[in-house]
Amino acid sequence: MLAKVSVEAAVYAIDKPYTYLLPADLTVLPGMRVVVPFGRGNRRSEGIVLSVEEGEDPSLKFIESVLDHEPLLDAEMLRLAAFLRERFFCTFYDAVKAILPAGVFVRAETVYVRTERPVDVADEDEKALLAFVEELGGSASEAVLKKNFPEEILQKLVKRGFLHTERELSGKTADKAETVLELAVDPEEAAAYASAHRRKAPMQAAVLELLAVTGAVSQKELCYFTGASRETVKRLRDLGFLTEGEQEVLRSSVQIPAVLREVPALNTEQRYVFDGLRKQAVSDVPGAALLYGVTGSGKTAVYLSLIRDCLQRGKSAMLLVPEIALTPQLVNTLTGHFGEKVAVLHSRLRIGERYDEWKRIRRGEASVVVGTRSAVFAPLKDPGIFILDEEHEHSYKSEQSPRYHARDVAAFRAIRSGALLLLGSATPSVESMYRARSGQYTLYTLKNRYNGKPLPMAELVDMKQELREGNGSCLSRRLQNALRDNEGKQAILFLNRRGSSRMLICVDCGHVPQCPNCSVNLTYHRANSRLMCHYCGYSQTVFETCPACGGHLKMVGFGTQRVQTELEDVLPGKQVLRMDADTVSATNTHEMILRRFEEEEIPVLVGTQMVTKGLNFPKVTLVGVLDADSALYVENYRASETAFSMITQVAGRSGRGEEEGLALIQTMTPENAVISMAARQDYDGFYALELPLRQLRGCPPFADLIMITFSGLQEQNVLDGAVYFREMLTAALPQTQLSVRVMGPAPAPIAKVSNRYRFRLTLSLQNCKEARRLIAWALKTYLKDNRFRDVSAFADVNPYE
DNA sequence: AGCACGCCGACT
DNA sequence: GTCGGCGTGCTC
Repeated sequence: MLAKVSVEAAVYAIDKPYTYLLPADLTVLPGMRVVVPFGRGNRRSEGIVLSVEEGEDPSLKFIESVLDHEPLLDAEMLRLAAFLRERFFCTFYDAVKAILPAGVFVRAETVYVRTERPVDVADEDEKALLAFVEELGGSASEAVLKKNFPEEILQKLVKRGFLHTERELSGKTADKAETVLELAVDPEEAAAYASAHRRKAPMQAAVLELLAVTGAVSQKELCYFTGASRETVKRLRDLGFLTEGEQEVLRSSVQIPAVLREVPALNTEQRYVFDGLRKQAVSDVPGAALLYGVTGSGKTAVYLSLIRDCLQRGKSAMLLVPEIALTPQLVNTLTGHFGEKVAVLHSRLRIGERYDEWKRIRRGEASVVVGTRSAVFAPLKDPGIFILDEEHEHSYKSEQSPRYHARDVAAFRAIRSGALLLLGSATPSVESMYRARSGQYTLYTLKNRYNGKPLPMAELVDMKQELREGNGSCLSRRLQNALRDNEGKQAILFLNRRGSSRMLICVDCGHVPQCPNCSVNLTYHRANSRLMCHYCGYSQTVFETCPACGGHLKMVGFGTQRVQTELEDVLPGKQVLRMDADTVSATNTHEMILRRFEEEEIPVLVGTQMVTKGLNFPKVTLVGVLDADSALYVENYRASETAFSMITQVAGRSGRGEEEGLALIQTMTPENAVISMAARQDYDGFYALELPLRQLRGCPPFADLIMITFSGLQEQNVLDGAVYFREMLTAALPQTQLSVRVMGPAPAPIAKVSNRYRFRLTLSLQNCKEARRLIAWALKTYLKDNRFRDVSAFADVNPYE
C-alpha cells in the first residue's frame, strides 16, 4: 500500500504530495498525521496523509509511525486546506496547522473513552477492562490501561466499538494566580528568530513558536507543552522576547444561566430583514448577504433569530467577531439564549480550553460557535449560516502564513456546505458594499436605531486654526470646554497614533536613539525601564546623555501620556483612565480597564485603537477624536476606508443611553472629504467618493493586490531578487491571457527589521485560477533559484499592512 | 529550509 | 596526510 503525504518539512518551493510505503502493521486513513523520514539525511518530519492507494514501489521510503487513532481532518477539511494553499500561497501543512487547534500539536496522551454501546461481551478480560474504565468515570489513559491489560484486548474493544480514543492534554493547571508570559515582539519576528536558532537553541525556538500562535500563555503551560525549563523562559525574557506578568486564572469564561432566555422579539424593520435572510438561508443556493445597519440598529437581534432558526432546522451556526475580549456581552447573550450549545473560540483561551471546545464542536455537542478569526475553521457539523460581524475589521486578516482572510474562508465553507454567508457592518468595506450593490450579495439595511435616538452630532474642529491662534496643545479649546461642560457624565478621547509609546530625543541636536537592527526609533518601556525595539526585541539601558553630541536627552510622549498630562490642567483633580499598549497587558486586560471605567464612573478614558470597538457605555456623552488625519497617512489602499470607519465608530460610542451625545473630530485638514463625511456619518457619500479611486488604482473590488515581500541581509541582493522576480513574471505574461500591473520593487515602510532589508512588489490583477497559478509558479521558481538563496520571499493577498 | 556530498585551503 | 570551510543539488 502507498500513501500520499503532505510533509511539514517541505517548504513552499518543494511543497507537493510525497508518496510513502505503508508498513503492513499500520492502519492509516486520510486525515491522520504520520511521522516520515524526509530528505537525504532522513530527518523525521510530521506529515498528514492525503490518500491511501494500492501499489508497490521498492524505491520509496516507509512511513515510520502514525500519530492519530482517527483522522483529524475529513475529506472536506482536507479540501479546505488545499483551498488555503492555492488561494494564499502557503504550504499544505501550514494550512493544516491553521485549521487544527494548537492542542493537537502539543504533548498529549491518548485516552480511551467508553461509548454508548451496551456492553454485551462474554470474554472475562474484556469485561474486566470495560469495568475498569467505567470505574474511572468512563475514560482511562492509554498508559494506565496498557499497564493493567494486554494491548490486544484494548484494540479488540476499540475495533468492536466499545471504546474510542481521544487525545487529551493532561496535567491541567488550576492555581489561583500564575505567571503569564506574553510575546513582547511581533509574532513574525519571534517566528523568524525561532527558525534562525532552531539548531542552537531548540527549546527557545519551541517556546517562541508556541507563543507566536497563542499570544499569552501561562508559564506552567508553556513549560509543560514545550518541555522547556523555566531557565529557558527566563533567558527569552532577558533577551526581550517575552514579558512576564501575574494573572488570575481565568474562570471558564462561559457562564450558562439555569433558565435560558427567549430570543428577543424583533421590531418591524428587523423582522423584515430577518424574513428576507431566512428565506435566503433555506433556499437551494443561499449565497451571500450584506447586512448594513447603522450602529445601534440591532444587528445582533437579527443574528440571534437567524441562529435560532438554524438550530430549529437541525443545522449549526457560526458567528465571528473581530475581538472577543471586547464583546463579552455578546458571549453572555449567546449562552443566555442557547446555553451549552455555544462554544467559544478565541486566541486568548488556554490551549487546553480551546482544544476542549474544538472537541465539543467536532462531536456535535456544540452547534453555535462564536469566536475570532481562527474560529472560522471550527469543525461544525452541517453548518447553516456563517456570520461575520463588523466584517470591515482588519483583525479578520491573518498576518502570518497562511495569510488568509476569514471572510474568504467563510465564503468557501458556506458554498461547500450550502450555508448562508452573512456579513454585517455599520461601515461595510468598499468591496462588500460593491458586491452587494452589483447583486453578488443581497443587500439588507437597518436604518433606525432601536432606542430611537439620532446618531450623535459630530463636529469638526480645525486644529490648524487652533495653532494659528496659539493653542499648541493636543486638546482644542472647543474640546476643553466640552469636557468641562460634561460634568457628571463620561467622555472617551481617542488617539489614533500607533505605538503611542514614549521615546528619547536630544534637545540639543535632535538625535533619537534608533534600533541598531531595524529602521525604527527605540521606545521607552516602563516595565523594565529600558529602551526597546518593538520589532526585534532589542533592548538597552537608557542613556544619560546624547550618544551623538553629549547633550541632554528628554523623554517625549507623543501619545496618550501627553494627553493625560494636558487633561490635568483642563480638569484639575479629575480622574483620567488610560488605555494603550503601555497600560494594557496580560495582567491588566482591556476588560479590566473598561470595567473600571464603567463601574467607577471615571470621567475620562483616553486610549488608542482599543477604545473604538464595540462597547456600550450609556453614560458616555462626549467623544473626542484627537487626530483624525493620522489614519489617512498610511501606505495602503484601504487608508480612507479605515479612517472613515474608525471615525464613524468612535463617534458612535457617544450618546448610547438616555442623554444625547456629542462627538468632536479634531483635524488638521477639515477640508478633507473622507473626514468630513465620517463626521456626518455619510457612508454613501464616502462610498461614492472612494469607489472610482479604487478602480483608477486597480484595487479591490475591481482587482486584487498581491504583494510579494523580499527580505535578506544584503540590501543589494534583496533588491536584485525582487527585480529578477519582476522580470521573470513579466516575461511569462505574454504566454497567458492575464493582464497584470506590476508596481515596485519599493522598500517596505519599515525598510529593515532584525537586520533584514525588505523590498516589496505589488501586483494588481484579476484574482483567477490562472493568475494564482502564475504567481505560485513564479514564487516557486524564484525560491528554487540558487542565486537568491539568502533572500526569502512570500506572497500576501490584499494585505492590510 | 536542511542536509550530505564534494572540492579546496590551513593545520597537527 | 586530514579537518573543516562553504558552494551545489535534492528532497517520495
